[in-house]
Amino acid sequence: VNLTTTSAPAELRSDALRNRDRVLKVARDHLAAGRTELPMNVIAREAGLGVGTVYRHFPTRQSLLETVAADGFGDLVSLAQSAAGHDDPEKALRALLGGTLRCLHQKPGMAAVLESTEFACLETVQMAAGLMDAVQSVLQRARKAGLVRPNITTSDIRRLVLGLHHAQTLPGDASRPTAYLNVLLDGLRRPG
Amino acid sequence: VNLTTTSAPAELRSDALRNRDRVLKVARDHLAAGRTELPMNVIAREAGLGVGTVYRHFPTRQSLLETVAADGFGDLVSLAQSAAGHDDPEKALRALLGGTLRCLHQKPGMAAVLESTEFACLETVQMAAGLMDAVQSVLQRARKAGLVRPNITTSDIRRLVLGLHHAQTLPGDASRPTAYLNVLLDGLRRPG
DNA sequence: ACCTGAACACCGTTCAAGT
DNA sequence: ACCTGAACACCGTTCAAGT
Repeated sequence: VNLTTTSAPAELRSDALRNRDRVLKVARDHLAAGRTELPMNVIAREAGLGVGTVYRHFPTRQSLLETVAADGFGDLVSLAQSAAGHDDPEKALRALLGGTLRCLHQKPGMAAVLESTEFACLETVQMAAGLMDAVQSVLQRARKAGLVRPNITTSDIRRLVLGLHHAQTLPGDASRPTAYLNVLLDGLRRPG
Repeated sequence: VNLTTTSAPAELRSDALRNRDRVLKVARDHLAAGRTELPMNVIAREAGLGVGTVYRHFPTRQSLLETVAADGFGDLVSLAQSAAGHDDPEKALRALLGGTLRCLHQKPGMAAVLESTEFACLETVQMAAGLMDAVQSVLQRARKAGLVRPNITTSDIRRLVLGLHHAQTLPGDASRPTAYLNVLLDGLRRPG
């Protein structure tokens, strides 16, 4: 597995940098509009570039996605780490899960990154590791405080959060934004 | 909105019926293998037919999907209705949610149908209505029994089940199949 | 070093021509 | 009535030719 970088290489020619930025802007606009497919041909056209240029900067659609999502992903990691710093395990858990759900809701494309089985960029790998560490830390304290049944793993937390985000995303009459968070928090608690 | 039918028209010529069955078999194989895209061209090729033949029988990929899923959807509705017949509201709720999750897990394609905003076939519309009626009935009794917080609607139940199915589908070390069902059941319960 | 865009593969969808 | 497959549009991806 050959990893790319989300930040622009320093030695980039000025025109290359400009083109790279154009691609990123178009891609960001797509995601902001809810179109998460990021079609390389279309993006090239809208950016006024040849397709090859897009592929030169982003060998993979996944690498483009991760690069666009990098900022938001960084925010998410910070959020998780600050949640892990809370004294109260319950506040920590609520901050972590609620913050993550809010973050996924606000930035389309983040969920797609978190659902990936393989990452294209080194920074994404590192951020994912940082995120999982924070989750692990919050989870362990929450378990000891009886806030989470013992059989729930870090991997379960990841899947459950993504699943509930999926649920929130489905069409239907919108309920309060915290409704599903509360379902999750109470559902994780050990029965009895 | 022009609706099709999931069952084969009675006046079908024998060769047409045979072709229709071939298409359905290939499509079923695709779904069973987890490929839910159902590419019309590929299906035609694998069925040994011209593409036009596939389109003649199934004007839309959605109509093909719904036709293939029809049997499983029927089973799901029966399951939901029998759950609605339980005396114990708790058993009813558990049977409904657990059964649905198991059903979605066993038959790939069902989730795609349930997530659709628009249906292509009349039978699907009817079955979806039947399903939602059963859910409504189970939900109302569960609410009265204090098993479900009052602000959770039928539409929420649909989204939550689909969300948890999505969670179960994500890769990762598999936990017990009932783990997420228990999270959901306890999460729905009113706090306190 | 970087950009362009033609080229090829593949899938979606339609429709004129066949039986 | 039904089937076929060529035809066209569109997106993915590569690469020879340019600057």
